[in-house]
Amino acid sequence: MNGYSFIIMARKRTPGKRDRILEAAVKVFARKGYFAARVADIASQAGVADGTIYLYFRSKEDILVSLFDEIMAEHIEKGREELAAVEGAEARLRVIAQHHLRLLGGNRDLAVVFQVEFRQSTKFMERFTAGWLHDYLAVISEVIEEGQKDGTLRPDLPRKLATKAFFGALDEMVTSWILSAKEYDLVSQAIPVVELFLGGAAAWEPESARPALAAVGRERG
Amino acid sequence: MNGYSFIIMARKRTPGKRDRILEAAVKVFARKGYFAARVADIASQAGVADGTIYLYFRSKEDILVSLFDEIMAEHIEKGREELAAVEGAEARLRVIAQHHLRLLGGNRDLAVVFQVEFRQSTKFMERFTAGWLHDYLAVISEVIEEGQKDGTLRPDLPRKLATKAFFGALDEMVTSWILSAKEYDLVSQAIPVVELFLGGAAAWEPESARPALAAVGRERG
Amino acid sequence: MNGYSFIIMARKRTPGKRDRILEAAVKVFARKGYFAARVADIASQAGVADGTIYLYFRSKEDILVSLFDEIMAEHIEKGREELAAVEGAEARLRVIAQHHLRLLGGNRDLAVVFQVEFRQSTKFMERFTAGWLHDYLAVISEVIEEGQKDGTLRPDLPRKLATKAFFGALDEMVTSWILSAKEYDLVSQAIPVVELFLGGAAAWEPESARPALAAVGRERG
Amino acid sequence: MNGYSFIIMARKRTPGKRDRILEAAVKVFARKGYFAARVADIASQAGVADGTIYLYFRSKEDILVSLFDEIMAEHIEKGREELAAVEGAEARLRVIAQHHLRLLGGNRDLAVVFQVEFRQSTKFMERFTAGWLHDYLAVISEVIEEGQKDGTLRPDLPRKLATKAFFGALDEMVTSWILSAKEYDLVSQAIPVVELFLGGAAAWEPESARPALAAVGRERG
DNA sequence: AATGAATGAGAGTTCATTCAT
DNA sequence: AATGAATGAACTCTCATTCAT
Repeated sequence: MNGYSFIIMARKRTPGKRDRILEAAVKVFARKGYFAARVADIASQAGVADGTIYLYFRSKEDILVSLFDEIMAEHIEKGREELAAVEGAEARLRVIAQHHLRLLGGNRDLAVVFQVEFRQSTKFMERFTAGWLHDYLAVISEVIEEGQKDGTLRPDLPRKLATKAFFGALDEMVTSWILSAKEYDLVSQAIPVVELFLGGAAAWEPESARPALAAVGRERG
Repeated sequence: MNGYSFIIMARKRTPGKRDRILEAAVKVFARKGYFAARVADIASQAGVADGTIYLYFRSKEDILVSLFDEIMAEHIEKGREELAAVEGAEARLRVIAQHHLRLLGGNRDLAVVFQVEFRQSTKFMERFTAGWLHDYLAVISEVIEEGQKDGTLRPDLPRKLATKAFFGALDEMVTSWILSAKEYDLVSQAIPVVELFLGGAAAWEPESARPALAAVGRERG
Repeated sequence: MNGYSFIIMARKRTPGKRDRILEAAVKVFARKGYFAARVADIASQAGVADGTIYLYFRSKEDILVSLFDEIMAEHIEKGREELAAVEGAEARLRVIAQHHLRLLGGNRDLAVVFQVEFRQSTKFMERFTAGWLHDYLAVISEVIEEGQKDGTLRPDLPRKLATKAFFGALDEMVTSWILSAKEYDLVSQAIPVVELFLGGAAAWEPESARPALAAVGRERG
Repeated sequence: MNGYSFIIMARKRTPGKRDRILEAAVKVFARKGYFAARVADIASQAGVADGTIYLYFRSKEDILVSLFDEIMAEHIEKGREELAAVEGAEARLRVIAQHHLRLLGGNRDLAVVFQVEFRQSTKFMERFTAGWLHDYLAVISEVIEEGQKDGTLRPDLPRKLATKAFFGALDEMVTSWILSAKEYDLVSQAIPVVELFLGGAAAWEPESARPALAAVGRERG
């Protein structure tokens, strides 16, 4: 035994290696699609050996799910913080829209994974819905409810439907942006989307009453 | 009739077999997902031999694409007919929403294929966008333009954004319905979605002016 | 029943249809190779339906074997006739060489099938050797034996080896011709091949004795 | 040795595994034929998993081609060395013949692959001809030319035709040996083949002049 | 912790052959 | 006799995962 033997110890998990793998996975999934992406592609993009992936993730699917979970956890947490900083439904819807479009508009690969790759099977989708999407919609729904309580939003608004319509509009902005050949700023669509959601598309005759919204049956929402 | 008429014709390609395969594919894709679905599953669901599939389709992918193309072609054609039968942007948006939700709300498997399976890779998505989605959005956009011209819709509405918001709202109704454990009528959401789109979510003070919509930059959308 | 009903009777095997299929098979086998050739290719080249092939042949392999058998039978029969018309080993070897090169040199597709496709597995090769090739070599061997008896050919010639060398030389002329990009007359090589076989390649010193041929062990030959 | 040496190297590609696969392929191709041979047969013969084959070869075809290329490269290289060690066309032709028959006469499976399996389609044949066969014939041709220059071989010999006749004779010795049910020594045929090639088959009258060889037209040769 | 060679299950597709018409 | 739609066995190659080093 020489004096240096104490140096030799089990190497610790290199910090940051897990993140490098996740970053590599975003790139590879976005470019090739989840199914066509090979674990070996991700490994080589991350600069690690194939087997190393399995020291950090249980399976290829686990990479995708972890990716989603970790980004969503951070996104929702930060969103709640930002939300707490402003007052009123209108401002809060604006915060949500901007936050949503900023997250995805800032990284096209990530947006592709979120909009396309993650939705490739009901298996993932169900997990998505049961989990984060439910939380996400709950945040929107709370803001709408708050707006109805303080009189900012119409009391006759079918809340769940409005929540989905708002989310659906944002979601489509992102999908459309991804698939567009043109480069344009996604975040700048946040304000118009909120304004359209709030004010509606109809031309507005001051003297005429706006018709009441139809009641929606016991839908799931 | 000449004397040779008894020379029996060789068996003709069974009519309807192609459709049986497509129907089987909808079921199988919806239940297992496109990638997990095996061609053999579709064959057995359709009651034909594996090889028979390839008499009607070039590949597994061709089944999915044909499925989509054929249903969309019919859907859009019928939609245009219904649209021609009514007047005014409001009524027309209602027709579009009802038509959209009726198509998918009437067949959950088909809806799953359209909302989930068909969007599993940018490859399909691009085909989808470049093709039918573009046509579909064009129909909505024309109706909105028409509404702006006849004064029904706000002239300051960013048309492309509004088109996407409207489509996104409908799309989310369907996705949400698919993933819901509950059974509810999707078509009944058509009217409320249109009313929300037209009237907006904001409570409405007759005496106050509704704020102008923000201009959106040169975006593609 | 009308007066023409007597015309209607089971169609006879169209004469010549079998030959059309064989001709088609030569073309298709030569162009695509036996394994890559599809029965459907042969059928369409022959202008018949796939199933019709099986009225005339038991299997794809049967087509290849029949092709070979029928052409060889005719070739050998004609060869024997021509052989009977001339006298002497030298003349007869010339007849054989010309006959061989004329058969294959006149139809490149046929030559390809004979030189390449038919030899693609020991299964075919064994059939070939056990059958026609054996007969063919026997003819050559007889001519050589005859030449030795009448003093035209060297008595110390190892007969089997010489037979194979003669056949091998002709065979290589054909293979080489097939694979050549250039067009040239194959039959014109008959005379030089025979002369080389008879006279040898060595320069010849009248005063020196030509060395005796080494004895070859009990080979199969 | 430093303290890190215990960090064990990842397993290296087992040396010799590639060769084991090639040896297995020779056996399997020879026994079943190239097309009938399944990759799984080769794998199990080599004692590796199916997938392992594809770590060393791109495809089944690549196995056959590599087999051929590698053996021919070595064969031709060794042949050139042996050739350089002797003087004179006659001795050199003997070296070529012995070398040729020794290579194939020493391994019946290999001979089968070379004589039969490798020639199963014009695709392979063309590769064969364009490549190694061309080189091989060039070696023979050079020896013949040399013999003509130094007066050992007849100056009126059509060189290309003689080259092909010599190769064809050797080739037929091998094919015949493969297909023979009897076991006999192939190499012992080298000397007689060369002697026949040099001296010819005709009986020889000292007083009579040997006839001149006929000229051969512009053949490819 | 890291490696990457090895594994082997799995599936899309082809095509010789059959047989109802 | 002729057709050609239908069959289904067969096979190459891929790639997620394992594990000896």
